Amino acid sequence: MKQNVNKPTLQDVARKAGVSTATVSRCLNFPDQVAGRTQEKVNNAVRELGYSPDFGAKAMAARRTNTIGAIIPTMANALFARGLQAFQEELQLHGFTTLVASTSYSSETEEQQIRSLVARGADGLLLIGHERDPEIYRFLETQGVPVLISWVYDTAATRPSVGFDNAAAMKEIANEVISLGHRQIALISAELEFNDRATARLHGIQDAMSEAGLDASNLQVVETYYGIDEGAVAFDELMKTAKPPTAVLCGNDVLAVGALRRARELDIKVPEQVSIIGFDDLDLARATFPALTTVLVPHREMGKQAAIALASKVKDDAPIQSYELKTKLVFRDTLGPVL
Amino acid sequence: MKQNVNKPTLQDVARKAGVSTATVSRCLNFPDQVAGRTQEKVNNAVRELGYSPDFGAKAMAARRTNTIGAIIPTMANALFARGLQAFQEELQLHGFTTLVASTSYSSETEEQQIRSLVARGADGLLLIGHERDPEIYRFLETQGVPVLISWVYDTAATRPSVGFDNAAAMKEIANEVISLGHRQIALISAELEFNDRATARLHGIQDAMSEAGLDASNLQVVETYYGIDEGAVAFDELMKTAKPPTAVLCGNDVLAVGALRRARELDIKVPEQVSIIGFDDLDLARATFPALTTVLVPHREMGKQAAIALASKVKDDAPIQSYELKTKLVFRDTLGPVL
DNA sequence: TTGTATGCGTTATCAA
DNA sequence: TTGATAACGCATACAA
Repeated sequence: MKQNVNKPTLQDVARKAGVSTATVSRCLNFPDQVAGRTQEKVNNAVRELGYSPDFGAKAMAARRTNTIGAIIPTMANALFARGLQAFQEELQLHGFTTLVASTSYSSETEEQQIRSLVARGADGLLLIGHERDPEIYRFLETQGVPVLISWVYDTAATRPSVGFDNAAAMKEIANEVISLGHRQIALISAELEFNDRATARLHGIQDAMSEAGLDASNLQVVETYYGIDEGAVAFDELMKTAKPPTAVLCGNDVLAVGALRRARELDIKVPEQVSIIGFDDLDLARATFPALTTVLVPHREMGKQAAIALASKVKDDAPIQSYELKTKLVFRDTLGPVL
Repeated sequence: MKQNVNKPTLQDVARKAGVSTATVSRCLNFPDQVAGRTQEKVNNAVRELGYSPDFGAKAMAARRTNTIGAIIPTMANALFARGLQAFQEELQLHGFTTLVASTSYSSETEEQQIRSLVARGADGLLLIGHERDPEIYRFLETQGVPVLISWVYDTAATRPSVGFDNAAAMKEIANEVISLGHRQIALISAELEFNDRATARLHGIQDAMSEAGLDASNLQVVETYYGIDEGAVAFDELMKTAKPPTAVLCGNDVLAVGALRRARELDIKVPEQVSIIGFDDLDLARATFPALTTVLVPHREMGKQAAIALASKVKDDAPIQSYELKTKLVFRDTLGPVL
C-alpha cells in the first residue's frame, strides 16, 4: 500500500500558523490558555489544512483514550442493540466514545475482541455475562482495564455487574405456565456453553418444575443459534417428538417469533394447542399475531446504568456498584391454559 | 483518573527475555526471522507479563492500521446489520478489522463519526448513500482516506459505489401495485433529507405513477423514523385522511410490520381492504401474518462485494469498481387487487 | 540472527 | 502567553 497523500500534522499546522506545536496543541485542547489572535491563526490553519489529530499519537502522549469498549454476542438482531444504544448515549454524555465489537457467540472471538479493544486503548470494557476463561480476567487485570459485566445480576458472582436475575425471571414465567396446567414443557434456548444467561434461564425453569413436583423428563430442551428461522426449525423438531410440549418457552423473542411462524405454517393454534412464550419484550413481540407473551427486560435502563457505573469507575476510580434491574411478565396472547 | 497498573511494554518483554526490543518486535510480527530458542524466550516473557502491543504506538510506527471503518445510520434494527455482518466477515478474511459507528440518521453525527474514525487511523471507510456535505468529501481527500459508498448504485454519481438502484427497485413494485388497480397510494418513508436512498425510492413511485397517468395528488407521503411503532403511527395517520390509500408502500420492512400491526388493531383486512408492501426482505417479513410482500435486497452479497472492493483499494491501491446488485420482488400475502 | 538508533504525532513540563 | 524539548511504545533501516 502507498499512502500518496500525507495527512497534515501538528507540525504542519504550527508552521502554517507561524507558532509552535505546543501552542497549537494547547489551542486545540485548552483554548482559554491561548491569546485570541493566536487562536484565530491556528484555527484558520487547521481549517485550511483539514487537520485532524492522530488518535494513536494522542493516546500515546496523553496516556488515555476516553474510549470504552463494549463486546456483545451479536449485532444481528435487536437483542443487544437496544441496551447498547442507551449505553452509548449515556457514555457520550460523560465524554466517552464507545467502541463496539461482536463475537458471534464464540468465546474465542470474544477473547480476540477483548485483546483488540484493550490494544486500542479502551479505558474500560463492558462484557456480557460472567462466564469466560479465567485467563482473560487475569489479562484484563494485568492491563489495568476495569470491566463491567452486564445482562446478568448474580449475587454469587465475585465481579460487579449491572443486570437482572435470569434464573428468577424465567422461573417466574415458568410458574405461570405450570399454574395454567402445562406439564409437557419445552425450552428453545441459545447454546448453553459459555452462556450463563441461557444456563440460568434453563435453571429457572427446572426450579419451577421441580417445586411443582414435575419430573425433569417433562422438559425438553433444544439448543440453537439465535434467529427467526432457527426458532422455526426448533419448534418443528419439538412437535415431532413422541410427547410434544403444550408450552414452548423461548430464550428470546426472536426465537419465539420463529416458533410462532412455524406453528401457523403447521396449522397449530396458538395458544389453544400450544402456548409460546418469548423473552426480552422487543418491539417484535407486539408485531406478531397473536402478540407474544414475554418477559420484559429493561434494556435501555440497563445500558444506562452500566454506562454510569463504568464511567465513574474510569474517571474517578470509584468502585463499581452492582445494580439489579427487575424484569416483568408481559401477558399478551400466546399463553393460555391447557385445554 | 489514575492508571495504577502499568501495562507491560515491548521494553519490559525485551528485558525479561534478555533480548532487544527489535528482536521482540520481529518475533511478534515476523517469527520466521527469529531463531527458535529466541522465540521461546520471547513468547514466554510475553505470556508471563500479559503483554499486548499498544495499537496507537503500532499504528504510528507502522503508518497503517489494517482497520476499515463503517458508518451506518443505525444499529437498532436488522436493516444494516445483515449487510454489515457480511462486510465484516469478508474484511476479516483480508486481514482487516472493522470499526463500526452509527449516526442515528443525523448528518452532524455522521460527520463526527467520520472524523473520529479517520483520527483512529481507518485505512478506508464505508459510507451509506452519496448525499452529504461536500466539505466532508474534501476532508477525506486531504486525509487520503479512500471511501466506498454502499446501499445505492447510481450511474449518475461521481463516486464509486456498491449497491442497488433504489429508484428502479421501488418503481418495479409500484408498477405491480398500480397494475392491480390501486389508485390511492401512500408511502411511509424515512426522512428524506440527506437520505438519497429514501428520496430515490420516492422518485421510483412517482415515476411509476406518472407513467401510468396517475396524478401526483394520488400519492400521500408520511416521513418518519424507522421503527415498528413509527410505522404503526404513520399507518394510523394515513387511514384518517379524507382519501385513505388502498396500498401502502413502506420504505422498509420494519415500518411495514408496524403498519401491518396497526391494520390488525384497526380491524382493517390486509390485503382485502389495504395492501401493505415492505422493502428489504428481512427475516421479519416472513414472520408476520399475513407474510409481507416486499423487495428483496441482497444485503449479504452487497456487504461482501463492498468489502472486496474496499480491501483491494486499500491494499493495492486498485481503483474501486462500482458494482450493481439486483433486487427482486417477493410476493407473499399482503398485496392484493383493489376490490 | 540480533542489536542500535531513529522517527512516527502528540502531550506536558519547564523556561522564557 | 508562548516555545523548546522530552517522553510515549513501537517498527524498521542499518550495522554488527
